Amino acid sequence: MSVEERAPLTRERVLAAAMRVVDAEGIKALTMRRLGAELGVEAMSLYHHLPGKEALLDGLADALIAEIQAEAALRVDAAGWKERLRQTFLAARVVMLRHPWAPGMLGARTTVPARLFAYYDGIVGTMTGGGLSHRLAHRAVHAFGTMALGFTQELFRPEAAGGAADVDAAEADLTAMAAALPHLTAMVAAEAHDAADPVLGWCDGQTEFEFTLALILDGLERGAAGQR
Amino acid sequence: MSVEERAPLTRERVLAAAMRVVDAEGIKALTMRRLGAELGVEAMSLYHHLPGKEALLDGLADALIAEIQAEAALRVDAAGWKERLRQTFLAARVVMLRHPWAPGMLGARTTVPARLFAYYDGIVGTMTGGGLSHRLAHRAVHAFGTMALGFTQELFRPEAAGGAADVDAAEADLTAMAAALPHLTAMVAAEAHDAADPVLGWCDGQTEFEFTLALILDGLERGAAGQR
DNA sequence: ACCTGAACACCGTTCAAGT
DNA sequence: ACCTGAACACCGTTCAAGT
Repeated sequence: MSVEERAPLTRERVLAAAMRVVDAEGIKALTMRRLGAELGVEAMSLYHHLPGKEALLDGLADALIAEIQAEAALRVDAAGWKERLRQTFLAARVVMLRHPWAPGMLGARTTVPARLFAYYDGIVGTMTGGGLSHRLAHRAVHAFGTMALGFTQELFRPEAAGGAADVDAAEADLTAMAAALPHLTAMVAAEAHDAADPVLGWCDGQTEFEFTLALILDGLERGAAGQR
Repeated sequence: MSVEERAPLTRERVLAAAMRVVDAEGIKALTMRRLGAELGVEAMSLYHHLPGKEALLDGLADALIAEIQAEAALRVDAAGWKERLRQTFLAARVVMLRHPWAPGMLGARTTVPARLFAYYDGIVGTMTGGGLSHRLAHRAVHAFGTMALGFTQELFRPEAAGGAADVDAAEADLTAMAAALPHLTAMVAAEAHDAADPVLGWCDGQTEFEFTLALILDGLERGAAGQR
C-alpha cells in the first residue's frame, strides 16, 4: 500500500511501519500479521529483522524516547535548572499527546529502553549542574516519576468510545450518586462552575500537569536551599 | 485441587480463585482455561458467572480497591487531613506490595473500577474536611496520581529474572558507560556510598515513596495556607 | 439452570522448503 | 541471505448439546 513497498526490509522500515500502524489503529492492532501486511510481506519475514514481538515493542519504546529527546532539543533554551526541567517535561508531554497509546504501552513494558538511560542522564546533569546534590537529584527523579515522559499516571483515562446509554443511566440516578459520593459531587459542582472555558476547565490535563510540575519543582527548590 | 472444589460456582468463588492464580503465577498465567482448572471446571463454565475476560479483570481490580479500603480502615486514626492522607497512602502501598502484579494490571485497564469512586470520595472528603478548597482538593487528587493506590509510577521496574550474563557484560564496559552517562554514573557512585543498609539504600522504594509523599503534602499545606 | 465438548477465529512462533 | 507456506501450541469466545 505504501510507496516504499518494494524497497528491501530493514529494522528501521519495520519500526517505522509499526509506528504508523499503532498511531492509526492503536496498540491492539499491532500484530505480526498486520505489520507484515502493512509492509506487503508475510508475518514470518519480520523475524529476519527483529527477534520477535517483544523486540518490536522495545524498538517502538526506544523510538519514542528518541522523539522526546528531539522535541526537548528543539525547545529547551533556559539557563536555570528549574526552568530547563519544566521545558523538558512539557516537551515530553507534547510527544505523548501525539501518541496516546504510548503511556499504556510504556507502563506495560518490563524492560528498560536503552535510550532511557541517556535521557535521564541529561536530566540528572541539569539538576547537579544547577547545584542540587546527588541525593536530592536522585529523590527528584523518583518524585517526577512519569512526568519526565510527559504524563502524570492518570489511571483509567476516559475511553474514546463513550456509552450514551450509560450516560443516561448515570443521569437518572444522579441524586443517588450525590448521596453515595457527597464529596466528589460537591467538588465537581464547585469546580465545573468555575470552568468557563471547556479547554481550560474541568480535569484539563495540561492544567493539572503544570500544577503538579510546579508543586514538585518548588518543593525541590526549597530542599536545595535547605541542603546548603 | 482446592477444598471447595465441589461447592457450586459463584462470581465470588471465581474471583477468589483468580486472585489466587494471579498472586501465585502472575497476570499472564490468568487464562480462562487455567482459571477453570483452578476450580475443577471447564473454561466455558466461567461464562455463566462472568460475561468474559474483561469482566474478570474488572472484578479483580474492584477486589483490589476493596482490599486497599479495608487496610486503610485498619490503620488511619489521625485527626489532621495531612497525616490522614499520609496514612491512607501508606496503607495502599502495603496492599500493592502484597500484589506486585497490581500496578501493571491497573495501568492497563481502561475502565474505572466502580469502587474507585467511593475510595476517592473519602480522600476528597478528608481534604475538604480539613479546610482545603474544592479547587485545591481537585488539583491534589491529580498531583497524587497513583500514590493513592500505593505506588509512584515506577516504569520499567526491575524484573525478577535477572540476566547474569548481562551483568557481566555491563561490568566489562563500565568505563564506557561512565563516559556515555557521566551524571548517572556520578549519582550512583555518590548515593550508593551512603547506603550502609541495603534495605534503606539505593533506590529503596519506601524511601522514595515517602519523600515524594511528603514533598506533595508539604506543598499542598503551603497552598492551603495561601488560599485564605 | 448450569456445565460440557467441539469448533471458530484469532495469536506468536518454529521449521522445512523455496529463491 | 531473505522470504514463504504450512503447521504448532496457544488464546478468548460461540454454540449446540447434554444433565
